[in-house]
Amino acid sequence: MKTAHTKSEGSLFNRIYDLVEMVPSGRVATYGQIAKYIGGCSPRMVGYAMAAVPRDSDVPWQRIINFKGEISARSGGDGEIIQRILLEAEGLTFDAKGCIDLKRFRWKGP
DNA sequence: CTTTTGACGCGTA
DNA sequence: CTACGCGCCAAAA
Repeated sequence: MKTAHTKSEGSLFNRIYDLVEMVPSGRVATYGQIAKYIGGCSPRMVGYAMAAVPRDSDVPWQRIINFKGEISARSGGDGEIIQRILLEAEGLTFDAKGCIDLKRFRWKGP
């Protein structure tokens, strides 16, 4: 039986994705924060999960940044730029270094 | 089955 | 302010 809304659960990744989807627009969360809310997983899992986000997922991976309030550079490509643009489009502000004020934009949690 | 690789967090100097 | 190291766990080949 499948309950029509049960789309997640099964793997840690799904759990992370589900939590990330809870992040409201205009707000950002840190890897450690997500890991902490899930409880029992390390920040690396969150980063690894984000890197594995399939394109057909609704997961706003862009809202996940590191504890410095900066966008993390990932392997490969230019997505780093994309992320900044998306965040600015949501109303976030970057300083001269490209840092976000976590004091203002940090997601308070679920 | 084993091994490798990760979008990291945070204390301390 | 910068720099370094350790810890943490899972998924994929």
